[in-house]
Amino acid sequence: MTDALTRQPDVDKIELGEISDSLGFLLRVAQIQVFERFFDSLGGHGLKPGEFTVLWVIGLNPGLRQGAVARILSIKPAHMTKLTGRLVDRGLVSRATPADDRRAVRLSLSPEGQRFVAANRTAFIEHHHDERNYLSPDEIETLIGLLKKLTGLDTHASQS
Amino acid sequence: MTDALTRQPDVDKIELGEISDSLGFLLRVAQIQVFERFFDSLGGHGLKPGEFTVLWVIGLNPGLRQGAVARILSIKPAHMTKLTGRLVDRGLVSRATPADDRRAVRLSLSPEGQRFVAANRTAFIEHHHDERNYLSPDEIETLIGLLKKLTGLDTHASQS
DNA sequence: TATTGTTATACTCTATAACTATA
DNA sequence: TATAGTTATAGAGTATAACAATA
Repeated sequence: MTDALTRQPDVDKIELGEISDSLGFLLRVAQIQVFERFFDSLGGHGLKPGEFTVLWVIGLNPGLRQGAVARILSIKPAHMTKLTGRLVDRGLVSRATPADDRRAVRLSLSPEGQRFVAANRTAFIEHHHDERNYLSPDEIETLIGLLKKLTGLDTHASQS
Repeated sequence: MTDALTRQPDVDKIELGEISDSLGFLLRVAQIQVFERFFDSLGGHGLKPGEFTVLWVIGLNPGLRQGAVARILSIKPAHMTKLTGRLVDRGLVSRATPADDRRAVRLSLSPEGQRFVAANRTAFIEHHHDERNYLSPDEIETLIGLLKKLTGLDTHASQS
């Protein structure tokens, strides 16, 4: 990392053209960067963003069905089974079979899971506040608002 | 898909809380949705968004080093080798070893690759214009501008 | 018959380390 | 010694399909 300009001139000369106006491309790059910072703060615990998100949703909705978690987080059922298994193995989540529908699996946080979520809440929710942040607080607010609108999550939130 | 409200009541009752203000979470959901639409329009060709992005960058920067493409797109070198191999196998990309540095691999589009990119340019760049779009053109412009700023890509663009 | 979740398979992508051939 | 790519391995995540248990 001596001098990027003389060592890797190609990178700075790359022409991206219209692709840098592509929503898909920008979302991909932004997500990679934001997740990178997330790993720096939470990564020591060996938990992936997706796994923490599942913990979070379960924490807010104790006893939620596994399939419901999978649907709202766009996780495939087959993968959800493995992901849940990992969280159970780590002692963060517990499974239960309800009497009214014994096909279902209801998930809730173990005491350790609750402690974990509480302890890392700030790192997860506000991991966009750091030195590499090019946006002002107002701009971040606007960005978050637009993303919620884009994804339709503002509708979800306002009706709950 | 008979009646979501009576069939899957859980989904609409799920409490997301502060997580819906998390930039990382919103970026993840937004990316999944946007890529889903991309697949609908381009998916028939069996090409992944990442692969098309590589084609696009190579098309705009013929003879670019494989490592440079990997760096700017945050693709790991090991994976880049396989990804390039796939594109070469499909006849879309050609590799060349420059005489001045025989360790390097320079990439360019084959005639077929050029045709492919040209034919699917619109679907890729503007795949956010469809019926599921909750944002106005102005809002999309703002969103794209903020994402470029967030990722630092506006700096890249303005200096090229 | 339809639904919930699991198992199995295959492939994409990430993460690392060891390796080659060049420089 | 360092760099550009490759190979190999392991795990995460996606995509499907087949399956068991239950409704």
